[in-house]
Amino acid sequence: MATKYERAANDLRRRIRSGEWGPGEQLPAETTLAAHYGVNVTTLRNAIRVLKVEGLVESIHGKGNFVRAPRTLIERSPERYQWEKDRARLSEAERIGTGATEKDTGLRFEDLEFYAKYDDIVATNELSEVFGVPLGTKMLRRTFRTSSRHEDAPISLVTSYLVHAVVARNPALLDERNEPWPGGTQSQLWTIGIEVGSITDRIRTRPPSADEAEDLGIDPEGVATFVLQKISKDTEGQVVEVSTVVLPGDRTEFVNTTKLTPWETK
Amino acid sequence: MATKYERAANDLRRRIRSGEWGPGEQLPAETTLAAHYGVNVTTLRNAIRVLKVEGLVESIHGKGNFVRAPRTLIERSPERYQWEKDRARLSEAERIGTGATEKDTGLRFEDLEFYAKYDDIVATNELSEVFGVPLGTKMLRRTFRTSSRHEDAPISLVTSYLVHAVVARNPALLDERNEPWPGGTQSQLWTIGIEVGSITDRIRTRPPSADEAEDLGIDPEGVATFVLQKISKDTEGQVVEVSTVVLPGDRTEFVNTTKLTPWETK
DNA sequence: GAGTGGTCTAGACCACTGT
DNA sequence: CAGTGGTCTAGACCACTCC
Repeated sequence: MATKYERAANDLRRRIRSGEWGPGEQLPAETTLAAHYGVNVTTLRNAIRVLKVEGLVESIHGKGNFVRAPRTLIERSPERYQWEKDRARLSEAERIGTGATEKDTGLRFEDLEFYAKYDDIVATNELSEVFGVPLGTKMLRRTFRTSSRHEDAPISLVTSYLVHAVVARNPALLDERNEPWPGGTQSQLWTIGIEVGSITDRIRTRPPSADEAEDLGIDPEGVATFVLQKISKDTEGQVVEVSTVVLPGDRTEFVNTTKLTPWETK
Repeated sequence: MATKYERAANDLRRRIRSGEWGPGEQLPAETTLAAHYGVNVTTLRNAIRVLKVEGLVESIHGKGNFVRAPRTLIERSPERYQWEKDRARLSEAERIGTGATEKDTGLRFEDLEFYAKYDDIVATNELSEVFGVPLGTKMLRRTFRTSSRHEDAPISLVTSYLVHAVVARNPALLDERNEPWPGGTQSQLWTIGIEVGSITDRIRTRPPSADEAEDLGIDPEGVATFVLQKISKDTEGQVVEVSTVVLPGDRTEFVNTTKLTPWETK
C-alpha cells in the first residue's frame, strides 16, 4: 500500500497524461485537490513535488500549479566545428552574423544577445594537466553567455580557458570589448597562427546549482543541465583551448551522425 | 533576507564543500542539525532537500544523510558503432564476449548480466513516420537491460524496434532466448542481408520517471537520465532499427572527437 | 531496542499575482 | 482586495537499519 501522497501523485499523473489538463494549463488549487483526495494540504503538496521532480508540473508562486509545456529544442551537432573552421579565414564581412550559435539555434544575429567577460587566472591542477603547462601558468579565462532577445534566459553559459602568453601574441584577443568576435574562437586562434585540428566533446548531465538554475531560467526541481567539456587541439595535438558549456536540459538536444565504412563486396 | 531553510542549506553546502564531511560521509542527524540551526526538524529537512536536488546529498532511510560520492563513469562514444560493424561478420567464436557494452564499460562478459524480452506491437504514429511504413505495421519490440553483476542496478534500459516482416526472414531473430546475440544488432541484421550504413544519435536529458529511477537505482531527486535515441539506416538510407536507451546520468559520459579537415597550405 | 529518516496532521503566517 | 502557493511550527506516528 503506497502512501497517501504517492496515491495522489499517481492519480494526478494519470489525469495529466489522459489530457484532463493540457500542456500549460493550470491545475486546481492545492486546497481543492487536498479536499478531493481527503488529505492535508501539506500532504497534497508532497504529491505535487513528486510531479515537479519528474518535470511534469511547474509551480508559479501566487498563480498556481501548471502542466509543463515542452520547449522548442536547440539542436547542437559537432558539424558546427567543421563549419566554423571553414569560415575562420573568410573576410570579416563574410564571417559577421553567421556564428555557430546562429547555426545551432536557427536564430539571426539580431535576435541574440551576447555577454563576455575576460579575466586572468593561474592554472589549477586540472587546467595545467589538460594543457600540459606548469601549475600556476597565467591563463585567460573568458566567460560568455548567449541569450535570445525573445526569451530572457540564456541559452548557454560558457567558460573558456586559453594560455595567456599564447593569445597575447595578438593583443586584440585580450580585450573583451571585441566580443562577439565574428567567426568565433577558431577565427581568433587563426590570427595567432593556430589551426585547430580536432575537437573532443565530453557530455555529462547533472542537476543545476541554485545559481545556474537562476541564470538559465529553469526550475531546479524538474530540469537538469548538460555540461559539455570541449577540448580543442591544434594540428600537432597540442591543447589550445578548453571550455565548459552549461546548457539547459529542457531545450537542448545533441545530434551526431556516424557514417560507417562500407563492407568490401566479396 | 533568505529563508531559514535556505540559510541552513547554504551553510551546509559551504561546510560540505570545505571538506568538513567528505564524499560518502554521514551528516549529523536531522534533529541535531535542527537544534544547531535553531529551526524545526521539518524546516531543516527542507534544507536537506535542496542539497538532495543539487545532487550533493543522498538520504538513506534508517541510516542517515550522506555526502554523495562521485560514481565511476562509463564512457560511450560513437566509435562503438564502427567497432561493432567491423566485428559483425566475424565467426561466432570471435564475436562472443566482446560486445559494444563490454567496450563501453571495460567490464568482461562474465561481469555483465543481460535481460531480454521480445514482443509484437503495431506501429504508432511516431514509429511509422521514422521507418516510413504504414500506420499499424507489425513491429518487433525488444526490451533489454544490462547490469553489472557487482552493482545491482542496470547500466541501461533499451527499447529497440524493428519491422517484423523484415526480421522474420531469419526466425532465430524472433526468439528472445537467443539473446545476448554475440556481436549485437548489426550482426543480427547481417544475417538477413542488411548492412548498416549510418547511425544517428540524438541525446537529451530529463529527470527519471519513478519507474526508471527504481530500475536504474538512482535517486529521482538529484540524478537525471540521458535519453539516447539511435536511428540506424542501411546503405540505401532506409531506416532499419530505432532504439531508445535510458542511461543513468551519474555514471554516463558521452565522448565524441571531431577531426577537422586541414586547411590547404598556401 | 535505540537511532535514523519518512509521512501526516492542523494551523498560523508570509509572499506573490491578479483585479 | 481575494486567491494562489511557500514557509514554519509542534508533535504523533511509521518504516527502516543496525546491534
